Amino acid sequence: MLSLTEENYLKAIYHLSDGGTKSVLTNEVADAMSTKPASVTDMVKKLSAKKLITYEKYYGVTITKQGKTDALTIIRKHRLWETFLVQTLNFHWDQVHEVAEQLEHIQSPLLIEKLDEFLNFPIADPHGHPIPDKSGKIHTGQQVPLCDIAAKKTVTVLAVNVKESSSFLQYLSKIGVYIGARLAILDKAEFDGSIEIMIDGKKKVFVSKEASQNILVTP
Amino acid sequence: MLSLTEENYLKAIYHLSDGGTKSVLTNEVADAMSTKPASVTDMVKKLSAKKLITYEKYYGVTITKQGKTDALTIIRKHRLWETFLVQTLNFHWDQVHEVAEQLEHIQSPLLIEKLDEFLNFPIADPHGHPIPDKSGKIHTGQQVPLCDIAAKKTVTVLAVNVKESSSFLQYLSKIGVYIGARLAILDKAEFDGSIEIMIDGKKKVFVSKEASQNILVTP
DNA sequence: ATAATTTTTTAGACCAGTCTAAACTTTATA
DNA sequence: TATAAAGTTTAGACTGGTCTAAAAAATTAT
Ligand SMILES: [Mn+2]
Ligand SMILES: [Mn+2]
Ligand SMILES: [Mn+2]
Ligand SMILES: [Mn+2]
Repeated sequence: MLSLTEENYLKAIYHLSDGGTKSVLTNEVADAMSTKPASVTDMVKKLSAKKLITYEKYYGVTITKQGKTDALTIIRKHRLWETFLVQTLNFHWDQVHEVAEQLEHIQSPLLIEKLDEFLNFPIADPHGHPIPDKSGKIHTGQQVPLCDIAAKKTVTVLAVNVKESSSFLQYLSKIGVYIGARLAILDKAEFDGSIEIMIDGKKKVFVSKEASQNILVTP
Repeated sequence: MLSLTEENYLKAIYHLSDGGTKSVLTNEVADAMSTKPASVTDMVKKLSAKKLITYEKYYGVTITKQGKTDALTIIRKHRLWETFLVQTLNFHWDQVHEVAEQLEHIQSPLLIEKLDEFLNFPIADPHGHPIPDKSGKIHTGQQVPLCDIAAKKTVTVLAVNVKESSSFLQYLSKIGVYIGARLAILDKAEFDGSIEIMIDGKKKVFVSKEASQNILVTP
């Protein structure tokens, strides 16, 4: 049984390690968690005592098999709750993250099973992020940033990179981009990387390179 | 902003004081919270510093106007979540309390408003307990224990007294008692207070005095 | 290769919440 | 009304999570 704080650290380490594929440094965790390095050192000792990560002094931490499993359970809960909030309670996609940060810590396997069933076993959350299934498996198709798509091609929006800022999501809603939208790349400006796109064959807009890097689409 | 622990103490004090109508002793709180009296003394000092209760050394605590409001908000959330779990996710009424104990602490006024709306503004939870409205108002009709009903009368089940034990709820389900059931009192045994009842005109069962004291019905 | 800089860890402190043991106040009993 | 019993508070300690300041290790620059 993990404390709320331990769960949050473990999840942060999972994300920072790209799903357990690379090791993570103390300062990275401190940044991500908005705590001080000294606090991270204390916590990684605890998590490593619980065999959820391996900790090598001065060289950072690596997530273990068990740690990955536990992290995926938390992520699964987070994304199922976000899906519930949008699909069932009609939240906007920029309103759900904070609440899901709380809901993800509710301890009740039965609740998550029933929620999953009620939502009809969704495979992606409102931001297009994959929802791990009960066994922790993630099935994602290929996703590429919009900035990498050649001119004249038409693609479908699969997901958005959303760190902490809901303002990016609000911006996307405003210009008409949503998960599932069809985007035709009309023109690409070489000098600043900005792109002109047509959304659903109806609306023509410009997006900056910054934005197009964070919109993930079909290859 | 109250901590999870402060919320739990405040709710316990509200319930022990019968909705703020009487004062509550240290040991009663300690019993209800499964903590030691010394811990209660510490906490009531904190809650009284926050003006949620008034604390008179050696004579117990009384809940304030603000304390009542805050307690009712928590109770509202608890009961809305229990309603959600039963109505929407098909939990049994004996499975919801523990989960609602966690969910009641989620901080998001918007979530509660939307949940309330989604559930169509229910006025009672799965155990028949009234759900305070957004302003904290409770509207309950008159409820009397089944043991006080005269023989030959027929009544409707309005609520059940459920402390911590889900076993009483399981027992009620087993014999066929539920919120809304019609009970005809066939016979009352004077010597032990047990009652013979007919449920929905179909099933004849005996219930002990103990049980009949905890089934609340129309007068 | 040594020095300067950055990163990380340790040491010691603090807060919230809990406990036990001892002191104190109130209530019950004789 | 004095004494015993019960209830309550205080004092001091502990855990989990956090911090700052100082020490130690690793990295980078000279
Ligand atoms: Mn999120
Ligand atoms: Mn979290
Ligand atoms: Mn309950
Ligand atoms: Mn609670």
